Amino acid sequence: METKSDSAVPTIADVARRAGVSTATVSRCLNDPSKVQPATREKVQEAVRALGYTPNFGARALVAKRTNTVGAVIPTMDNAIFARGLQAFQEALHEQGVTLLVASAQYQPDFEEEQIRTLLARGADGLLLIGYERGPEIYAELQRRGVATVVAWAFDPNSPLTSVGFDNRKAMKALAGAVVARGHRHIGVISAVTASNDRARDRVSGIKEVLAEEGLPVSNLRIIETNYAIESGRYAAAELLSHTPRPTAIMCGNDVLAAGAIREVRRMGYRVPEDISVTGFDDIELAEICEPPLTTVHVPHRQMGHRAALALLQMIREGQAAPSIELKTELRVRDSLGPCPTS
Amino acid sequence: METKSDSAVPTIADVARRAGVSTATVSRCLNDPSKVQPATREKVQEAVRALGYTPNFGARALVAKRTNTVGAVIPTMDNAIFARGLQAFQEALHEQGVTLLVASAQYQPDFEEEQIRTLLARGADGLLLIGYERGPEIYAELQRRGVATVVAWAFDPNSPLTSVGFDNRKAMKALAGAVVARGHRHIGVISAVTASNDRARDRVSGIKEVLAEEGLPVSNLRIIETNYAIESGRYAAAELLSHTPRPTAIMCGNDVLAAGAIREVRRMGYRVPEDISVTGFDDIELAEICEPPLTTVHVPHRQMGHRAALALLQMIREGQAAPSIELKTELRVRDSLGPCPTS
DNA sequence: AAGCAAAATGTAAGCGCTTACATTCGACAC
DNA sequence: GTGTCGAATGTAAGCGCTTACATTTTGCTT
Repeated sequence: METKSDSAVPTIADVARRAGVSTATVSRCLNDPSKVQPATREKVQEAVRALGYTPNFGARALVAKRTNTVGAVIPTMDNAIFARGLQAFQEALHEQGVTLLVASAQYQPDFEEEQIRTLLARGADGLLLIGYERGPEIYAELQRRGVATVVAWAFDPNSPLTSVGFDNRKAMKALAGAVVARGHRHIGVISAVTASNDRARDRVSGIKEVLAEEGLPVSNLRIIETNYAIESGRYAAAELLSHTPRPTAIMCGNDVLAAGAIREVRRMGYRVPEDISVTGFDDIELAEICEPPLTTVHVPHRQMGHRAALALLQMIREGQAAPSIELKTELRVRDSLGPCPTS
Repeated sequence: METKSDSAVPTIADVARRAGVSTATVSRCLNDPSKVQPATREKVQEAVRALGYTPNFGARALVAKRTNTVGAVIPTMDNAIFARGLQAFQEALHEQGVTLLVASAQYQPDFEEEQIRTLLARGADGLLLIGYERGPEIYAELQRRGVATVVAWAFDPNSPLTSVGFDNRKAMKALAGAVVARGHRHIGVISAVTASNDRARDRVSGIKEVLAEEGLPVSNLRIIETNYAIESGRYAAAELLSHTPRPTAIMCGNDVLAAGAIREVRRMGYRVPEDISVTGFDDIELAEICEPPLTTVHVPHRQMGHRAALALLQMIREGQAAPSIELKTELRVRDSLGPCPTS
């Protein structure tokens, strides 16, 4: 024998009844306390507490058209690549009373689309997306719904979309420059799958450009595409080193792959960097505990997350696009990169 | 000059109008197509497509009381500890058409509570929580709302809550046994902060129990609590090694701390494991690329995530608690653990 | 003490959807 | 042709909330 009032989830009407006021007053109390008399406020708050009332989010969103929620769709949660940036993003949002919902798309375009729609249907006021590349229908949909959107982890001044990120190509060019400057001529590349991943593609083309500028044939590059995982880095490294001429440097699309690569290179009996140099990208914590520590591109993850949040909040509030922000990356030269061995 | 029909987000009424049917038919078409004539279905689907209609989630949840959504609140997204398990969890849910929402609580009880409430307000049908320890009000609230809940990453046969996990104490005892068996008598421990973290606490007490069983004084243990980060592992290791008598083994609360510890131990000029042994917990990918590879406790993360999902779905569907599942952990003895140096 | 504007509160209309119930339709038996 | 019945569709009532508007109360001024 359950009575409506004590078993079910309390509604605003229950609170109103208990406090002896109307539902409107309760609502005001919750949304803008300054609009109600302190004495009334007290009564309502007590009722809320006693009942353990939480406003039904769906109902609220239905009428208010504002959810104070933003969504982020990231390619993967499997490793720490996005962790730090997302963390900063969330912190900045939370400070403003906005909740972050995270969904992982597992590097699958279809799945990403599905996740975006899920977030939209849930009424996300804004969206954080990684990289530019996705179908035009999605962008059309976002625009039609007037959902504020920020692209991170990439930067393209020519895109109409607001982005807070860095130029992947430029960043990788700087690193590749450092590798080539040390005399390396045969370079193995372990990249993420470049189909539908503009960041991975930009990084690879950064390397190619450097080679071209140095007058080196692109055939000196051996590229393997694989998914982002330590294990994959190991396999790919083993594969690269089995070819002739053997590369003297292995450049990886991120630190995770590089960590695997270093491990495998050493397991095969080569020294790093005396025999083979290895580089990463991202400069996550992992880079520093590699043996030897990884030469990589430092990405200002926290700053990126923080500024992306501010840009997004601004867009939501003002209802119009904010300017894109280009962040600077930095070379971090550590022991995993050395001069090309003289053969 | 925007017309209602083309600029705004389409509603079920727009679809109904365009298809020349009632909203009820559209709804049926979406929720149970078999209830609708194929010809009608066709018309509706075409209208849906043309309008780019997506049902408003809030409205649907408001009336249907079912969201096909489950939430997971994890302590951190900063490292990969929960990544693999969560991945498997999500995969299993997705297979059944259920969406996963993830929130991070950053190891802060208050924040966790807030995140849980957020998920509840959003109508999550079920919840995945990590570890048992949290305030009783939360549990009361969950019960009152009838939200299916599964606790993972821990296992306690005496708890009324359904859990899918492993016995942290037992697992750590096995590892500590292996350490003690190799002659180590002075052991440094780097643990997560144990306040409001039952898993960390259980692991530490596992170590203590082994010492007690071996008749060794607990004072042989030097314990440092810190947050889960590679850097923290480094600092803690440096601190531990500065004491006399210097521990010959450092047992860490997880692989992330251990990775930092190994790095620091070697940086200080000690050899691992000849001078100092180091152990971890979790057996994430990181463990294998440490130098030397980490001796650790293997946790069946994917299996845990998968079975947690099944248990949760079952609970949601049947409306009653499912039996808890204890998963077995395994010792992974790798090179970071060696015999105690004879001094 | 009366009058009035401002502040506080109440009333009630929907937001977009599902679903119980009512209605219409068509196929079939007679 | 009529009657019957199940299938297909429509009608309309809310779900829990916010908010425009109406009403009451409060605190002043005169």
